[in-house]
This record gives sequence, C-alpha cells and structure tokens, in this order.
Amino acid sequence: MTEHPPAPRAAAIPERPSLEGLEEKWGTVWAQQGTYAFDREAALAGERAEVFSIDTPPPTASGSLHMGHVFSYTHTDCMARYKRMRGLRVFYPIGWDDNGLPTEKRVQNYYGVRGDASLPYDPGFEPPFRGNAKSTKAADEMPISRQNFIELCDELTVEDEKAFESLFRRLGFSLDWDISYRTVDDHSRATSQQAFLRNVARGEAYQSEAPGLWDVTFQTAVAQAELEARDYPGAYHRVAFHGTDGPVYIETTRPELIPSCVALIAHPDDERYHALIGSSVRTPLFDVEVPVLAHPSAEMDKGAGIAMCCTFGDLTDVLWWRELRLPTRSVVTRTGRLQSEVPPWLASSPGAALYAERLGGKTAFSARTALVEALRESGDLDGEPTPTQRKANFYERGEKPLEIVTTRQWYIRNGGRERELNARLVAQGREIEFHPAFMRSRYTNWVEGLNGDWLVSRQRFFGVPIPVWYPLDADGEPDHDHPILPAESDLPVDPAAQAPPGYTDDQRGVPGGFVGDPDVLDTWATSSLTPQIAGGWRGAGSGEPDPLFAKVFPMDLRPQAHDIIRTWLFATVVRAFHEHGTVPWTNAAISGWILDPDRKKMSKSKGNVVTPEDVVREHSADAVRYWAASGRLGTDAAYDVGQMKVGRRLAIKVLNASKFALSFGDVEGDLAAQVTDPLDRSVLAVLREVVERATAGFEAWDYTRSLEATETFFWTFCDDYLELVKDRAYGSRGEAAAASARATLRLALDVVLRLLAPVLPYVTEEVWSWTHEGSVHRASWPSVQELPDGGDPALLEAVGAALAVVRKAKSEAKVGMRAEVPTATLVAPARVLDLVRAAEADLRAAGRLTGRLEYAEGADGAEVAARDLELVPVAKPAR
RNA sequence: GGAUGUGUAGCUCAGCUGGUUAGAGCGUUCGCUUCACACGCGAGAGGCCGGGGGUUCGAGUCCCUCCACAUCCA
Repeated sequence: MTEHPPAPRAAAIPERPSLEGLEEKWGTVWAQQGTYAFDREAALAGERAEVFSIDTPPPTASGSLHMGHVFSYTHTDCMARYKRMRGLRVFYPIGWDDNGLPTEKRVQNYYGVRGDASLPYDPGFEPPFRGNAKSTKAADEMPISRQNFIELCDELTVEDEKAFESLFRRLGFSLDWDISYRTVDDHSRATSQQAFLRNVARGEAYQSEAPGLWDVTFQTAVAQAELEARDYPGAYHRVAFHGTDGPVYIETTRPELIPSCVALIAHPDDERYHALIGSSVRTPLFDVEVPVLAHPSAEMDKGAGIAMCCTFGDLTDVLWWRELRLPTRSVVTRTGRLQSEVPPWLASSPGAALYAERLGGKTAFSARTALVEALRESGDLDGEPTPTQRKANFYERGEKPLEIVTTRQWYIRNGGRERELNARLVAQGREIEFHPAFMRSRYTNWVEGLNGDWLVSRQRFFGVPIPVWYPLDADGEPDHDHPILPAESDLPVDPAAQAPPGYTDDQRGVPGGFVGDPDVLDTWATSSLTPQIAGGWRGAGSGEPDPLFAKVFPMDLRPQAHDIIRTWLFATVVRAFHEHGTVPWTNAAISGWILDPDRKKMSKSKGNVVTPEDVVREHSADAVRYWAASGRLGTDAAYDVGQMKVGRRLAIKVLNASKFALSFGDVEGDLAAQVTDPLDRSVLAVLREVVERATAGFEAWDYTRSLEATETFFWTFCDDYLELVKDRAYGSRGEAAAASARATLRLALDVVLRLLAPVLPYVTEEVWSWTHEGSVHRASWPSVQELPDGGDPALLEAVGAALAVVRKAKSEAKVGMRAEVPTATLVAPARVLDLVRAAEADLRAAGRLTGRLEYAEGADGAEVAARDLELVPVAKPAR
C-alpha cells in the first residue's frame, strides 16, 4: 500500500503560498480519495503484523469538546500517520460513547423531560422544548416513557456527534470515517450483551443481593470505580449507650442510624474497652440490646475509640457486618429516607412511638435533627455536637453522599474478591507496554486495591439492557435463581419490551409468567468492549467472528488519559481476559491533561476553557497540532497559544522555503548522483542523522523528540544552507555546481516534508502536491538509504559558524547583511579551517566576502572568530 | 497517610545509560526593506539546574533527606 515517491513533475507553485483554505482543500481531497481508508481485503489477505490497529477512545458526544480531545487525539494521529508511512495498514476507527448518565442529563435539560418507566410509549410524542428548556428542576420536567426518552437520547446524540466530527476532520485526524460505531447501536448492544451472556455462562458474571453504594438522587447503584471521596461537613455527636456498669459513650456523625445499630466495635488492643468486649449494652431511646465486639479496623484514635456499627453507615459497617456475622437492621431506603413503618426489631421498644411519629419517612438529614432532639430530651446526648470535616463517599457525578442499601445486582468478577484472579489481572498489566512506563503503577495500584467485584447493574434508561428475564412463580414472585437468557443470534434484546423465548408478551408480570431485568449495564461494561465492537468479534451474530477480528485483535494501541486507567483501561483488560485470555492491546499510550497558565486543570466550572473550534480557526490546524505534538505522553501540558504561533510560523516557513527551494529550475535524472559539492553532501549527511533520530523517536513513542530533531534541522536548512547555496543554485558557478545544489534542495525537501507530515499534515500535503502525484501521507517514511552517503556533517556546522561570525560583525556594526566585506581573516582550529575552505565560494557569496579572505589557525577547541574585518555598507538607494 | 510524577533562563520545555564553558523556542534588548518569507532576517543579554547531605577524579544527571506543586488512592 505504500508508494515510493513518484517521479518529480513540473512544479505548480502558487505565487504567494498561504495557509488559508488548506484545511478545506485537503480535507475534501482526503475524503474523496479515501486517503486514510483501511484496506480490508488487503488486511484479510495479509499478515497480522502488517496491520496497526487502534482502539480509538469513543468521545462522549453529549459532553463538551475541549482542548484535551485535541491534545490526545493529535498524539494518536501522529502515531497513526507514522505507522501508515511505515507501510502498515492502519485500522483507525471512530466510535461514539452515547451511553449513560451524561447523555441522560443532557437530554433532560435540553428537552425538559424525564424518563418514567411506568408510562406507556407515545408514538406521536413531541418534547416541550428543544434546547430552550428554562428550568432544570426535576419538578418542571415532563415525565415521558422509557422508549420516548431513549428516542430523544438517540436524536440528540446524533446531533452532538456532528460537532465532534467537524472538529476532528478539521484537525486532520486520519480516522477511517467509514469504520464507525456508536455504543448504543444494534451491533454494540448485541456485542455487549453477547459478552455479558458468555460471562454469565462461564460464571464470570453473577447476581447477588448485597449491600452496595446507592445514589439517592440518581436512584442507581454505583461501582467502586465511580466513587469519589470528598470532604463533607458533619458533626460528632457524643451519645450514651446503656451498659450494666453505666453509660458507654460513642461519637457518631450519623446519629439517625441508631435505630439500625447492631453492635459497638472497639479495637482488640484498646485497653479502655477490654472489660466491655463480650458484654452487651442497650441503645439509647430504643433500648435494643447490642453486643460489644472487637475488630482491628476500629480506629482507636478517632472519636471515642469505640464505634457504633449500623446497617449500614459506611463501608466499614459492611465489613464488620460480614466478618462478625451481625444481623441486618436496615432503615434507610433507596430514596434516602427512613422507612415509614416501624421496623420489627423496634416494635416492642420504648422508641416505637418515637420512630413512628418523628423518624419514619424522613430524609436522613431531617431524621438526624429529630433524633438529636430526642437524645437531648432523654439526656443521652453528652454536650453539644462538635462540627467536623469528614470524608464521605460520593458518586462522581452526584451531589449527596452515597447511602448503602441492600439490593439485588449483577456483578462481573474483576479480582476484587479472588486473590488468584487478582494476581492474573495484575500480570496482564505487565503484558501491556505503557507509554510512559510509570503509568503501569496506576494500573497495578488500582487492581491490587480492589475490594469487591465489579457491579454492572445500573438503574438507568439509556444504556444496554441486561439481557435477562426471570420466571415468576405462582405467587408472582421472580425466581432469580433461574434467569431466562436469550440466544446469541437474537441479540440485541430489550427485556423491558420483548418477551423471552417460550413466552408471549401477555405473560409479562403475570404469576407463572416472566419479568424482565429492569436494569441496564454500566456504561463501562459496554465501552470495555470497544476492541471487540470495532473489530467485529460478534460477527454477524452466528457465533463466528468477522474474519477481520483475527487481523486486528489484540489491538496495537489504546490511547487514553490517565484518569480513566482504573475504569476504561482496567475494565477492557478484564473483559478481554475473560473472553480471550489475552490482553486487549499491546500498547497503552497515556496522554496527560491540559492545564491553564495557573497550572490548574482546565474545566468548565473554573470558566477557563477555550473552544477548540475557535482555536483551530485562529491558528490553523497544523499550528494547533504542533502545540499538541510538543506535549509528551503522560505529561500534563500547559495551554500555550505561543506554542501554536510557533507552529504556525513553522508551517508558513515550510511553504515559503519550499517554494524558494523549488524555484531554481527543474531537476531530472538520478538526483543523488548529481550531488557533488562537499557542502551539499554535508547537509544530506546531517539529514541522514536527522532521519535516524526522527525514526527512533517515533519507534520509542516519542513523537516530540522526532519533531524537535526535524524542526531543528529545518531551521538550519533555511537559515544557513539555503542562504549559502542560493547564489550557486541560480547558476553563478556553472551548471554542474548549480545542479548539485538543486538536486540537494529537492532531496532534502522531499525527506523533510515526509518527516513533518505526521504533525503538519496540511502544509506538507500542499507542498508535496507541487511536485508529486499522490498524497505525502501515503508516501514511505524516509530512510537513510535514499540519501547519498559519504558527506561530512561537520562541514555544514563549520561553514555555518563562519557565516555567523560575519553576520555578527555586520550586526554589531549595525549595517545590513548586504554590506560587502572586502577583507577578513577567519580564525579557527586547523580542522575547522579545512572544512570552511571546502565551501569557501558559497561562504563568500552568502557573506558578501568580496575581496581578500585569509585563514589563521587558532587554538584547538576554540570557536570560529574573525579579525581585520572591513565592512562597506550598501549605499542607501536614492529615493 | 500511601503511590506516581514534577521542580533547569521572565514563560514553555530539552538535557538518553554521570564527562569539556548547561541548551532550544517564546518573550525581551539592539539592529537589518537581504531579489521565499516583516506571520520575515541577523545579533545580544538572561541560569548558586528547589534546599541540604553523600558516592565519584568528575553530579543538572546516581543515592539519602527535606521542601514545594500536581494527580490518583486511602
């Protein structure tokens, strides 16, 4: 698929080359000509090693576009372009992650609606607003059916995707737009459900009724990976429990949970409580007898050192409940309110009336107020509550602390409970090359710190339904132990809308009939399958993968940001391990974040975000890419307009210098054979080194190093080499000497354009088109072999230094560079002088050394200097 | 509290396995209509390489320690 550079043809060079319009011009050409199209047939016929496959991060289309996208997608695109030029078939799909809460929230706000599973579908439904909903309060939202809600999600995400596509195309990302998926389309849903069913069949997915974190606002279960610990204001309440030998004081931030207290726990080494352990005390107000127990995770130095264990105040309570086999006394419901009816264990207690009248049905917050009041009245509150900041668990998108409630949910084994699986998943991390390598410790730390399996049930609307039904017994109760599963060939299914195999729709909810699992899968449960979705693992649903799958999987590259190593990266590893026993990809390239000038993460709430569209329009795509490509993998980068301006100048310089280098006349025949001048041979020798460094940079996933090497060469090429040879190239010293310069200019330019092409796709394509048929992006990556051997790299440096001293003399004399130098003596070590002499004619032309030029040997190691230098300024032309 | 990373010129960053006088770009200062480019060209100034200790003939680079910042996890 890679072409060699075609024979040069007559140049068609614009009079005044410009960046304006290049993006539209080449964007159209690339799309029309399928420049970045993946050649499926060739890939099927070829070897796996000839393919470079990329597990492109599917952006959340309903999220906002930000410079972080530009940054990390540019990194990937540079690598993709390099690999393509190296002759690999680049599999570079684009996906859209339309699952989940961000989309639901955006749809709610945009249309002013809210999903309500109890409502019937309205085929002619029109939303009350379209992007102009005035209120974001839940009470003002119109309740609509699940299916209507999903339709609106579909409608809006398609719109949102257009904004991303437009920007991504403008930035020149060499994605194959014909290979695309949405995480909610039929294929993705079927793939996700198929993988889940296979997890179920192998016992890797299971249901469990267990205490879990619950967000009362969003009414959904939350996984460990979605947790966020935040400071939350609270107060310690010193409360007396009634022991046989007097009161036992505990300090709690959640006195409203006293009704659900099941034990007091102290540390086994805490001598203050040795005597109490094994005895029992009675709870205040409710007079329930609870044991005093010992457990090492009680914190001696916190509060009173003895803690109340409830059902459930926090994750430690769950640990105690499990390890000490404590009873379950749950009062907090999924709504975050205390249950209305008096719990059975309080029924005969003196506090039953208190519960019924002042606690039942209240939110945790108001129940706390009421209970503290009651404690005051009974004298069980010691002193006044003391304010404190404590860490509380939040859902990362939620605003209220999570409650812990017992629910039936699906889980996927991820090593959080089994040591062996944990060790094997840690080992999978060592099979992946992380770039940079230290990012692997983020992975390892996370996996080793897991304390539970992956909860994948979500009580949401817009997502992939859990493909499971449950039979109903004669009493209409679901039999969770015998779930009904669909055939793989029937996927995707929606258990809320379809009947399971062997049932009819009118048996839904009827005793002896069935009920569908009401939940959807965690969004990561689908996006953890992006390699399988994009690569065609499910195939046409017949059980056989698309034959392409074997040619792209395991993929070569997963690019992503470091904040989702614990979620997206890890989840993908888990799924690939369960399904294929392999890693999902062999390389993970981790991009950093974009920081504002104050070194803070740019975010909408701080008001410091800039819109990528405007930035690209202002500076050009090549310029913005240059900025992004200057940031190395794993390193946070500053948002730096200055760096974009540098990129823009480089792009313009490429246009102008190329035009100039091609302006001396055509070249024909074997160019390398025409390079005879020592200076010309020298510049190509330097370029050979640059090719080696630029290649080594990309091979080490260090495109920045590659860019820097090429860029440095290019400026020397423009400032020194071009200046030195232009007189000769015009023909001042005969045709052979001119031909050597012209051939060198052409050879160097062709190589430099290809070295810059991954970073500056537009300007390099433009210049390439002046002298070539076909795209520079389909040309071969330059090799040392295409440049003549035998030049001395030191020659260019020596002559450059000599030219610099002449320029310095002119600059210090404040005369123009055109000033003539009738006499001068160059002082330098003998070795350097020899090199300078070899290019004396070019030096004389560039420095206007018109008369006597002498050489004096200087000390070894000394720099080039000039003495006895006379200057004749150019007479100002008469006006 | 633990893990990881960062700390080099006013700013953004190079400096790989220790080796001459620490580099680049931007900015700044001083110049220059030089026939590709004034979105240009040339030249200059600017650094106790976060602090302290150690290893070494030699440390920006290796080790220890402290400080500051960032991210992730408790």
